[in-house]
Amino acid sequence: MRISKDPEVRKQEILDAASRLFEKQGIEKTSMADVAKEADITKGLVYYYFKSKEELVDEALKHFILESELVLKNIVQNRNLDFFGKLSEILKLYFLTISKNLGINTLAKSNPGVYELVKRSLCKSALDHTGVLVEEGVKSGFINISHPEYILKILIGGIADLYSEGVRDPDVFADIIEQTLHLPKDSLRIW
Amino acid sequence: MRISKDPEVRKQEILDAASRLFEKQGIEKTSMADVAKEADITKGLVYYYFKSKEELVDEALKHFILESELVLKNIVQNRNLDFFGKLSEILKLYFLTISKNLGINTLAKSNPGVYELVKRSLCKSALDHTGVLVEEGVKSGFINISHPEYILKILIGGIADLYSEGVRDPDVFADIIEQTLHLPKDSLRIW
Amino acid sequence: MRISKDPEVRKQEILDAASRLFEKQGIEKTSMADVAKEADITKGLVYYYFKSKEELVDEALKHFILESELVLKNIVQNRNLDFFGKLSEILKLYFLTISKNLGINTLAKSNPGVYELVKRSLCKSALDHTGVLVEEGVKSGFINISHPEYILKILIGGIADLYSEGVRDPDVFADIIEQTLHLPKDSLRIW
Amino acid sequence: MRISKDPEVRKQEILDAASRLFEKQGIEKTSMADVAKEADITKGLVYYYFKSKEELVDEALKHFILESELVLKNIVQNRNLDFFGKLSEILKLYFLTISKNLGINTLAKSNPGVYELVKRSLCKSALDHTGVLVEEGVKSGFINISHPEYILKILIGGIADLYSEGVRDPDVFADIIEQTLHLPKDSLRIW
DNA sequence: GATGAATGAGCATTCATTCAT
DNA sequence: AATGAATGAATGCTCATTCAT
Repeated sequence: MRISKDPEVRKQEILDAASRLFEKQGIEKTSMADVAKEADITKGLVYYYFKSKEELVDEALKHFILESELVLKNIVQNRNLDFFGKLSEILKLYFLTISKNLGINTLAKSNPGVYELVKRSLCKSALDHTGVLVEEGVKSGFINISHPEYILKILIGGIADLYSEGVRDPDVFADIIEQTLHLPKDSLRIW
Repeated sequence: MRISKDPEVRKQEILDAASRLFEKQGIEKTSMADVAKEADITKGLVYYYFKSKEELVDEALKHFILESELVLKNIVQNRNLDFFGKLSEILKLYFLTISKNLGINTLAKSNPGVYELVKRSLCKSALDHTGVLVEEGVKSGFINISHPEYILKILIGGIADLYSEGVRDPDVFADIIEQTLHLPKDSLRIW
Repeated sequence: MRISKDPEVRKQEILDAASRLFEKQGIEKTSMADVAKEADITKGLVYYYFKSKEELVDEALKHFILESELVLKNIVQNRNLDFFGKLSEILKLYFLTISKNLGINTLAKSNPGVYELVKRSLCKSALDHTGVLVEEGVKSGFINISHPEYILKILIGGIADLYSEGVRDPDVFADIIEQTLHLPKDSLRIW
Repeated sequence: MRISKDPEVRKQEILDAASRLFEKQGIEKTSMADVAKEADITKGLVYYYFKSKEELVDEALKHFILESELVLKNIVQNRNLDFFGKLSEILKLYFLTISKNLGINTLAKSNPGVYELVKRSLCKSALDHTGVLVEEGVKSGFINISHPEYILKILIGGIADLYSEGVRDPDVFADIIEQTLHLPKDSLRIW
């Protein structure tokens, strides 16, 4: 049966279907036929909206970032939060996104690649925003170490890895961040 | 034309050819036919030495780690090195291996998966050995932070990532490690 | 050049092509590529209609039986035929099917397996229907031997074998059946 | 390690190994490598003795017959046995061979072909010898039916089938043979 | 006689992509 | 916009066979 939909809606449905499958089975192991079936349409239509699998993959991965982009921006620009408050908020959001996107499945040995791609997107986004914040922190003297941008990068990526390996205690993470960035104990309130 | 070779040699050639291709194009995108062609033999012979692609992949990846395993052990047990000396040596070796195995190519967007797999192997090996050392460091009071094992993990993985993104200055790395583990400035001599 | 056909038709064409080849070369020696070529389509399309070779084989073999299933049922239930009439009709149909499906080719030494499979299908179907009839014959006293079901089984299979080895005279078959089932001479009229 | 053996012995060993595997897994599913491994030699040596798989298959199948050929000949020519005695002896031998060669495995759906080939060999041999006997029986008036050779053929084949389907009672078989050949009740003593 | 490394053709199956309707 | 039949290239894998030693 032929169901016409608003192009925007259709495209979004396909993107969602693809994202779901990529996360569950990995990108390479997800075929265009799989995507079509998941979206309950035909392969032909997938190709009507995306001219190749590569394009579909690219657009689907973009999503992982864009979702939180807006929220992040708001946090950083929020004048009601001080440095530690902002950092806490960003990390909170970061954890939320991680826990949503880096589930056990994504990590399976049979599924390398997606984890990495997703993580890379996630981290890039997180870094862009914390980066600004850290700069601020350095200027205002809250952060007092050399190469803070690198350390931050390491932290952001490492935290994602730790999380995906099962470490879930927020206090542990707060503790780690405070120590590595040489922040006062208990300055971060992640949960 | 038929060229017979010593099985050891042949097997190594195949392993080398495979590693080369895995690094260049990624594991999934490297077919057994590709490997055969690269090794200048027939597919059949590849299967004569490795009974499946999975086995070939496993053995090829093993290489990235095993090479340094022995050396690492020696460092840790070396009574002529103090704590900082040992940590320096291990990190030196770690960098060497990274710089040999995690080149720019490995990171190519078209090549997720290998980087991650190799990195995971590498880090696991590094962690096993530094882990023991850090424990030692904690006991003897050189290291004085909470969750040192997680921080070390984050460091080890993050350093590989930083390197693969182009950061190559040894002083930067030494600096980062000293700060995050709260070690005295200039206690590590990586180069 | 791209020729689209009604799926029903296409599927039947593939089934026909496959049956032809199975009969000529045997199942194991017929590749999916052979089938595609015989049907003048691509391998991919064969898989579009049958999800594996096994499924194709199964469906192709089904054909040998199902064709006559309906007719057989009608014969057995036909009130206008007496016991000998029915048996004669069933055997007639059986011969027809045999002569259509168990040609000389099927028996070729290079082709074991198909003959047996087809024969097994054929015999099973014939047995199901003659079985009921024979039971009837036993009850009404037309058949008066011990182990009639085994003898019938032997007969049904044996007849197929004899036929496939070149014996074609209907009188011979009628004679054999009459004697082994201990029926009155000339009670069966096969042709 | 290199073990030289008498060529005759070696060839026989290979033949035995092959027969074992053909019976267990079917001909098509037995590779030359399997045969070599089962015979504990290398593939090359199999090819030294048999120039192709086809030749190996042919010779292996011949075996199923030859084994009993000699015994059969002796029975038929034994002047101490009367007609029924000889027929009984032959059938006894036939059952023995069947029970040895047509086991459950041979019948497996995944293994059509071997069963048929073996059965065909077996039956041919049985027929050759019972044929002579039946001719004798006809001449001396013990057998009094038309087409006895065809009926015998059907019987011989059918009995093998019944056996392989699980019917094992010797009395049943004796009964069937007596009835179909119109021999006096209890004239055959198979066991 | 015997070994086992090497070949090459073939096989079932998958999948991204195209295109007539 | 949407369908789904059709394509064709690739993929992992098997195996009979050869041949230098």
